Amino acid sequence: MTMRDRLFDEGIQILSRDGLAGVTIGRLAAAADCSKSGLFAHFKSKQQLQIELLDAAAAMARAHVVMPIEALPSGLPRLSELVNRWLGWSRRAGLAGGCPVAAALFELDDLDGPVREHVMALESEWRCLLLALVEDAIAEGHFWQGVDSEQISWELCGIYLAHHASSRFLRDKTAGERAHIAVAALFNRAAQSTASNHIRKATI
Amino acid sequence: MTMRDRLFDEGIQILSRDGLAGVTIGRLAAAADCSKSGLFAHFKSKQQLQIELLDAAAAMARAHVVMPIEALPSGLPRLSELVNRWLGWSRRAGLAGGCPVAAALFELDDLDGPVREHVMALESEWRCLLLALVEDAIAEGHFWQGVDSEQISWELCGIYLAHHASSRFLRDKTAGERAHIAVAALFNRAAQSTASNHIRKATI
DNA sequence: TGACACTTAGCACGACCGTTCGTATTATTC
DNA sequence: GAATAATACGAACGGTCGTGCTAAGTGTCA
Repeated sequence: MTMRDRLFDEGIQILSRDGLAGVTIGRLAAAADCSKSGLFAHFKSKQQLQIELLDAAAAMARAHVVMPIEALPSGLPRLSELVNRWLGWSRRAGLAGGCPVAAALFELDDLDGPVREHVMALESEWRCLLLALVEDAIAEGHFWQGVDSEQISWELCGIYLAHHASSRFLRDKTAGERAHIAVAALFNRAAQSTASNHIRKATI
Repeated sequence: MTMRDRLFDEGIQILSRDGLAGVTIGRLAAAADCSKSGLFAHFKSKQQLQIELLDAAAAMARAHVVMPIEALPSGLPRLSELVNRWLGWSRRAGLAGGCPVAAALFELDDLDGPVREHVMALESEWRCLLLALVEDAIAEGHFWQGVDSEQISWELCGIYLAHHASSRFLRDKTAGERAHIAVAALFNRAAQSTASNHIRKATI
């Protein structure tokens, strides 16, 4: 295993456990057992390092979540399996902590710069994929025609974040079950032509 | 205005904008226009400072979200108004950034210590309040008797997190509308005796 | 064998980190 | 008016931060 591979491996672990702020040059160099300057030869700056690590994490997610579902039948089967693989993917991918992108959303919400823009691109790409799968489910007739696909994918993201907070911070063992119930209820709503799916003004 | 007040004011703003990691002794001292050692006389350690600032933020949330709804009729009216005030409370309370507690959930998920335990206590207290209001709505007959109150409050937290990420990171103007639609759909589901509310095993 | 790229280490830099110390100013109490 | 407590200050500590510069391997090809 080359030095660069070891830097990526250790870097993603630290990123997952301690977030972007935890990935410091000194710590990563010590974890990968090399000097700070040796590390610095690979990544020209700390921002570059952060961006490349986030990309590597996103590639892991793609390999564990997206690639395995591409052969499945379009529509609800594919979407359901994606969500199943999405929830808690980081643990199954061998990461010590949680999803680095989700954590970055809350870490960089008010801190502008190239890293934030990069996370924005990753997150947008993901939400586009989610939206496309929901629209496939509509096209296949698994969801009601008039359903608001952006609303459904938005709420899926909410369930994912609730699962992250519940399982990782609160360390609630029932988080997986709660998330699956919420997803089932959401899909059930999307399959029916209820008023909830196209109201524009909340009635509460 | 006393020095201590200024330290709290500036501290909560930094905490809201840049998270716990952004609240550094030097930065806060500069923002409040005092020396580092002068600041240190008020808070015996950095952890103490972090904990007191989180408490102050929680107190702000209580004043802006919880206190105003206590006089409202029990059940759905009180719960609905609480959720309305909860979503985006930090901006209305005058904070420059987002909800500090929500951000701390993702920042400290794998970092043990007294600060994490304090955030855990604040979050647990909040979820208990949410749960109690949902159960009031059941008792008042606004929600179906057999509804899983913990599931409903869990999903409410998900909508809150989605709203945070959507409005603060993605800076999506429609976040408020999306959240209200999701809440209305959730309350609608809770009001009906559908299967979605008590399935124990997801059907997906 | 020697020249050449590439990788890594060693070292030093200025800046900021949390923290402690001694001290000067100010307010309160006897 | 003197003693005491509270408050804020400047200076300094040992560390770590991100970032450069220089030099020493290391393998490839002529």
